[in-house]
Amino acid sequence: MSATEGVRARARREITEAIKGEARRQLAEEGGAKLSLRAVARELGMASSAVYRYFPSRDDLLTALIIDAYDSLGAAAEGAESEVAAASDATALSRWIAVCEAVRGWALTHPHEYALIYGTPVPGYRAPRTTVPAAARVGLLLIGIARDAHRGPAGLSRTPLPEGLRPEAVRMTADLAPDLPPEAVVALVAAWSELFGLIGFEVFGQFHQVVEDRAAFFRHAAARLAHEVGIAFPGAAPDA
Amino acid sequence: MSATEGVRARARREITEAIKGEARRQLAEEGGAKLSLRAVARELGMASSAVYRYFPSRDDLLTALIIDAYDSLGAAAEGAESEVAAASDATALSRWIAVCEAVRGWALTHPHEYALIYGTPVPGYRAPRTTVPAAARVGLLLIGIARDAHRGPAGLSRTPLPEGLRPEAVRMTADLAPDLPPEAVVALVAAWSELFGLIGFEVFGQFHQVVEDRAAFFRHAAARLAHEVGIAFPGAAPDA
DNA sequence: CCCAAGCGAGAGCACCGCTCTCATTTTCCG
DNA sequence: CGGAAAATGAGAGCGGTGCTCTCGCTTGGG
Repeated sequence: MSATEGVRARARREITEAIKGEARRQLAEEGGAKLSLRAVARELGMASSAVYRYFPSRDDLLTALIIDAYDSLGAAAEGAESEVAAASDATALSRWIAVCEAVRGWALTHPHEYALIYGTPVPGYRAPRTTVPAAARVGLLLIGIARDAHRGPAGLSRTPLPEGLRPEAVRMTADLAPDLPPEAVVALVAAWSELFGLIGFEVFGQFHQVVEDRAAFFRHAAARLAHEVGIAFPGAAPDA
Repeated sequence: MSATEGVRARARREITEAIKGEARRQLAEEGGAKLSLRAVARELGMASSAVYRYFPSRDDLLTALIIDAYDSLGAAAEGAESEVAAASDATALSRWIAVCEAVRGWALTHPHEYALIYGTPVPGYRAPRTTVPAAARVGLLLIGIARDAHRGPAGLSRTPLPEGLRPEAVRMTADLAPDLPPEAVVALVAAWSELFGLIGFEVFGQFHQVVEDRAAFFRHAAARLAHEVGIAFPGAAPDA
């Protein structure tokens, strides 16, 4: 463990990163389905077999890109949230909407990477344990905002739960946010998945010739999701 | 144009159907990404080149399967709706939930076909005009239920629209359901996409270790979506 | 210093989508 | 009815893919 950390170790990190970089480039151009290990190697001027020293298979390369994408999305969301939170007039609602719009913005900017993480799972079924922390970042952000709103004067969701859902709601609450009321946790998880329904439909073109002013539509829908969770500021309209 | 419609025309229809059937089989086993024209041909005992007489390319085969999937889903939803609607105690809410649960049930039964139509678009970007009518069936069903609720005594969504969204809301209303209030149309489109957010997260495993009693959770979420659209029956709880 | 481990390159396997040619069969029309 | 035209199937072949294996070269640790 010398100061240089070894010439080879350094080279390995750099080449690994170069492969991912080139793969990301091809991903952005053609989409995950067309990503070719050989093409990446060709572009990097190395034999295709050499790439296998760094990624055991094409799917492992994809998995690495998936983790990076989750992290990139998470960072974008967290950055937007903390920026809004720093403002003096920050509210739980404004922070919620900031996160939603950051996720949407990232998805529209990186559609193929979005497809990789929230579209069809690439092979049969794959979600290596390693992706879990990165994947959870957006969800945790939303939970945090709900928690702050819950601590505030306005409280949270009031929609009562049906009897049949109560045990599950209690279980989910214990797992995700023990300090929140079960009604809010259920609403939060629903809003979380619904958020990606809105974004997915936009990214995958389902809103084509249905919704035109998608930014305004999304902002409204995001505000309504916040309202569903019970995030609102005392006595004001649901939108900005 | 004899009574038999020609031996060849009949054979063509049958072989086309056989190819789609075998392709659907492989789709269910391995997913759309791995669907191989050669494998289909091999399984059917014909030369791979012969398949091209029926489908000009692999993507065209996929497109045919996509249209069939949309139709299969649409039929399932319509069947469930009309069955519930025939009951004497049918309400707009019960019909709404029936459609939502039918879509969910179909998606869970046909995950790969669901992925084909609501997951990542398979090639670069593809949505031939021919898929539009089939794709619209579920949306039209939901609009129809909202319309009936609107005609009923309870009315529909009351959430006011922000100023910025009003022009778009009016435009959407003119396109989709001129007889409904714009507030309801906006809520309807949002609920439509959010519905597929819920289902997509479940089918693609995002609820893994988050939601366990997914049927109960979904039923509740679907009821809340109905409530958001303004579909409810006079003076009752939001759930069944 | 020397040997094991890491690494790159090349050849090769089996598969893929797709094209082209050629023989056979069915259909249509004079 | 018979011959031209169209539809169909088989086979070979092209360029591409993921992946494996072997062979030399380089690097690093004992």
